[in-house]
Amino acid sequence: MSQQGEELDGRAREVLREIVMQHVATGEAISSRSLAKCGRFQLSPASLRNVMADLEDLGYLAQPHTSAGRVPTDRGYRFFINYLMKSRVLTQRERETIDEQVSHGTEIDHVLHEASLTLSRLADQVGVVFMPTLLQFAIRSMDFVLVAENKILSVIVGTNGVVVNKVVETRLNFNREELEKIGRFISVEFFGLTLDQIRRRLVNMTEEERAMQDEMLQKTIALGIEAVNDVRTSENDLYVEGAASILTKPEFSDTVALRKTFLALQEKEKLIDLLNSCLTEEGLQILIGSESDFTHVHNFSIVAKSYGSHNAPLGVVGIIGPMRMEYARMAPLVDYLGRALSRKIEEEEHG
Amino acid sequence: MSQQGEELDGRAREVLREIVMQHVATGEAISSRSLAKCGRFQLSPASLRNVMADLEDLGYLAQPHTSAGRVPTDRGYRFFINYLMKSRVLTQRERETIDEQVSHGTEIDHVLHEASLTLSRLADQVGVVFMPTLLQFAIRSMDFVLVAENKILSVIVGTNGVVVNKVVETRLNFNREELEKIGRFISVEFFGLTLDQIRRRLVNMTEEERAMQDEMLQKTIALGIEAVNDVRTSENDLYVEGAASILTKPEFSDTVALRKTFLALQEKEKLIDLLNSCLTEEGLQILIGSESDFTHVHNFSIVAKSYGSHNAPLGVVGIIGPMRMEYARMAPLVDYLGRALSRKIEEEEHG
DNA sequence: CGTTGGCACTCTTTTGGTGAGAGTGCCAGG
DNA sequence: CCTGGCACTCTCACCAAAAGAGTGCCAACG
Repeated sequence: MSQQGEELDGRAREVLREIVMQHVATGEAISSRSLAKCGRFQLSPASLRNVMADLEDLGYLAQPHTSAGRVPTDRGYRFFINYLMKSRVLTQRERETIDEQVSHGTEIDHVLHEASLTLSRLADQVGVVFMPTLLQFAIRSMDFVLVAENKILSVIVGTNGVVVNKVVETRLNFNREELEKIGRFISVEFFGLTLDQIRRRLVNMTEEERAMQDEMLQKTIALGIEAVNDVRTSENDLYVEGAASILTKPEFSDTVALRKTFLALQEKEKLIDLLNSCLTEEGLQILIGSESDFTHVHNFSIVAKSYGSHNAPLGVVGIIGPMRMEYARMAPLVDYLGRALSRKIEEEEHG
Repeated sequence: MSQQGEELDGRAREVLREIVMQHVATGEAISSRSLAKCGRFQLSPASLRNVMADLEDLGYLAQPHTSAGRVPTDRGYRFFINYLMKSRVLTQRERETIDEQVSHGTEIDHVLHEASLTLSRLADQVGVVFMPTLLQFAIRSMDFVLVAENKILSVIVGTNGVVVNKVVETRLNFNREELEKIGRFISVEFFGLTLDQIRRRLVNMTEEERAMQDEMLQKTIALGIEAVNDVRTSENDLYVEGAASILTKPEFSDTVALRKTFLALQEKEKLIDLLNSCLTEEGLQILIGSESDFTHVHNFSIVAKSYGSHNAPLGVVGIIGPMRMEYARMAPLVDYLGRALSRKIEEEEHG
């Protein structure tokens, strides 16, 4: 296959583009007649039929049935996105909505959740925001607050400004001074390490401690291990919002398809796998239908972008929708939101 | 209307009960023949038809069309629930599932969210859990943790064991000792007051402070006001889970009805209004179809119960589903979950 | 040689009609 | 008061016919 997708001459490219655009707009199969009517070609339906037949032979178009118009295939969409699409510029309002929403909150969880809602509304698709386990991120400090007898709130601040907290129950008794001392100790000792590394160190220290018989150290280790255990389990870190938007899409007017789709969106593990694979990628990613296992089975497409600070991606934000979606609008939307989130996070980090 | 619903004689009551039960089980209109076949009546279809015609005249039954069987009306369901229903005893498994889930977590937000999921799964309906603004609840203590320059995490513990935290950004500079002092001051001074009361007191103090020119007090007031402002906005306090369950209900096989229903479930304000009105009620509440504005429009029913500690309700837990639901099973489920949550919360409070 | 009008062909969708089935209401007789 | 019988109504499934949409191919044209 030629590198620039040059196996298509100019006219064929224009026809493919027009078909994709019309199909995205109407949701219906496109006939040679409606192409002729659009006025962009000085050709008769018969001539356009020839071009369309060629495009079908090359695998860019398909016919639902003999006497129907043509519909783009996965390959057709892929070609469109790679070579034909002109991304729409976001409207003032779209940009403002995103900026406003992102700059609004301070707690990252909340901001991300809102982001998925905003994205869903702007795109009129399902919005997803994924934030993988924090175990791989470095901490800046750790504090402990006595909440009740035997109940302690641990507050972990990441170097990227993320704040996580968790209530720890313990048999041991701590007073405020001890807690403060422990927090200071851990913050100094483990600055810059990931939760995972910290846990391992603490476990190692258990051994050493046996010899030393230092009560304070013992308490520190016990509390520390509890605090880093199970932080942010897989339940909390995937927001899927706006599922109702797919109800208005004609491709899901069939109840059976609808049901399957909804159940698929509930299978968070599969989704997490998919989004995880988007995590390391730099730019905007678009996966169409058969291009990944998950989207293949359910005939989705996904437009995704990772966000985070310079050195390390923190998570993925994206849109899930039917293959037939306005990629030219979705792409800049997701891209812009991803950048806005990244900017926000870097501000937190350095500010 | 007679108080005990005695306008119906024994036979009519039995017929109504049987019709409701069969209809709930099958989802179809019930004919005189299928009633005769069930064996509980020693009557011919023709006789049952007479009884059914009477029940229809009284508004307990309705016919979808002339040559169809009968279906219970709102009034029919209401009568069934008030006078005829025998609540099913929960299975061992159901009780275990609820107990386990409720006793599991420590953070109340998380527990409540899980509760809505559990309820949805057990009931195979939409589960809702509502927790209104915390402004009306009393605090036990308040702590502040320095998260970053100009960024402070406030931790508020309610007398009911609820832990809320919020990141506050401020122009003022605080060091750890100051924060601890402020926390201790507020905890002691405002113990048992509601956030709302605290805010008002702090605002009042602003005036007094002008005269005194005490820098520390000034900082305390500024930080305190920030901390109690906007705690738990209306966004976070309603969990609606298991919307996919309605996809399997035959009454929503029509795509249009489905769409309307989903959109209705997204209108959280309306739902919150409704649940708020359930908050003050003591026992289990069941609202059927036309009995409330919201359920009327969308032809829902709702089974709800408030939970909380002895003196004050904290929130509402419930099920939303089609009018045709197994009330005899839903009622004890919701009731049991509500009690379990209340027990949990009281434990936190006293433990 | 690319383009075009014409035409036969295919497949889907709509329409109308018919018959079976389900259920009721009512009546007359037990 | 109960019950069998019967006429009536409404729905649903099925089928056939017709309409509509679109293609493929061919022959003619510039």
